[in-house]
Amino acid sequence: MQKTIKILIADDHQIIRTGVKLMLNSQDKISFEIYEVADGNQVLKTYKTKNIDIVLMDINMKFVNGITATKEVIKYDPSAKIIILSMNNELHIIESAIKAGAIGFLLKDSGLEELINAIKTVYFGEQYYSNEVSIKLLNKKNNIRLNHYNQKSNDLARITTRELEVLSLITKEFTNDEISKKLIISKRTVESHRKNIISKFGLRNTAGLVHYAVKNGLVD
Amino acid sequence: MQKTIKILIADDHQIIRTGVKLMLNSQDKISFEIYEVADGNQVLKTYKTKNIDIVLMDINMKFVNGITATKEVIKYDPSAKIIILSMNNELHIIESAIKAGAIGFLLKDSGLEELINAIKTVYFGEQYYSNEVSIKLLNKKNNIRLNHYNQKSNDLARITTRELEVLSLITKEFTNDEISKKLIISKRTVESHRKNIISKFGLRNTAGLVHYAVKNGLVD
DNA sequence: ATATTTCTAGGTATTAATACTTAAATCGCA
DNA sequence: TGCGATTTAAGTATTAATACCTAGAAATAT
Repeated sequence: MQKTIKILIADDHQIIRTGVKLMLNSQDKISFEIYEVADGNQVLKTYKTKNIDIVLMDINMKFVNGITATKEVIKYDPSAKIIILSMNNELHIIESAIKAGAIGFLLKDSGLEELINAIKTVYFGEQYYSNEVSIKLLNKKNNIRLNHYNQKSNDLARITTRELEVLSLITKEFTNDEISKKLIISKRTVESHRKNIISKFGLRNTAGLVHYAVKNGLVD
Repeated sequence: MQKTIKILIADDHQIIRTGVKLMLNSQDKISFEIYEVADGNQVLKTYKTKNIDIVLMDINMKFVNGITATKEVIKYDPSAKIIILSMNNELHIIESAIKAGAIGFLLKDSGLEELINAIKTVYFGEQYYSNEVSIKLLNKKNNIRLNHYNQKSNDLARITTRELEVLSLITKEFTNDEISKKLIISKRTVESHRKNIISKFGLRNTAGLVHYAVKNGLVD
């Protein structure tokens, strides 16, 4: 008997869910049993109850994003096979996803073949990254080797939890003063955080910061 | 003999193009001849040479966006049938699309049935808006009727060409002073524009403005 | 156990943005 | 041709953000 792979598609765009589903069913070598959820907050529940083999996860979902959902699933099952299906090829996102426990990463430009390839690969516990992603990761490694004496420039592009918290409030139109009251810290601390985030992404001001943050899925 | 509908899918995500293609081919009542382009700058050329019946157009594309591409096609063929396939349900985008000449508007949550429905409807020159869109437009009309004496609050959500120009530079991290030099106008004028945009979208500050602008596809 | 990162926060000064008002020149449509 | 919308711009004041700096406490990692 043929093996059936249980796939969970987590994406808030129905058109993508349907598209991916049809892509999977369009080839007859593997048979799939497909489940869908529209938000990250439903991923873990479905993963548990349906005994999912592979999760295809979008990054930008309305309530709980793909990175958070990935962390949740990995916490429950460290051997879970999660492939990120991202519209975004920023190194930062890729790193976050991998750190969260994702085993594969596909970009918007991936086609049917690559999707099937990725599924086959991760099914057996191997990693799969689409070409562009591999190149980015490779470049990063080379840079680290080249700039070993001056590693800062690379590591800077990692935002901390607290910084993300501040960033999120900035995009929600709160001022430093308001944020300080919300987080019960000094206004100067908030200023520090804002300054540090701006500088670690190589930006000039808050306008650029918000633009970068939205474009790279750091905030909703 | 069965009629074949020539469809052009304009979207920079291959996964969506493939998905939509499979969605269309998955039903056998209508036969489709499907063409794909990955950016708005290729739409008009393909429309002309392939004699396209219906364009399925994404809003956010890398170089030339869907609104601009729509305008180009409509200029060439005012009876062109363009359906916007948007990830975004902001009234502002919907209005721009309709103003540009789009005859249909589908949201991210549209499924296969609705897609087919929309195609059938616009093929015969009728308009098709997904439910959510219709409701938004209806609400807007009612508001206009209700607030006829005070129409400003509604019309405010329309950004002007110059304002968009300023907005774009703001998201690119330029200060009012730098923008004024670029556009060869007074810094005070730029301040006016910035202030007006913020107020017409009901926002508080530049951070919120940039967030809104990116989220609603006003800027790249 | 110690090194590193993260979170915290202050001083001092400058620059940028915002709030409120007013208004003229120009453009586009009816 | 005239009305409405857009683009332009300034006065005055206040608030917010940014640019430098330094640095201790707390949490994490090695």
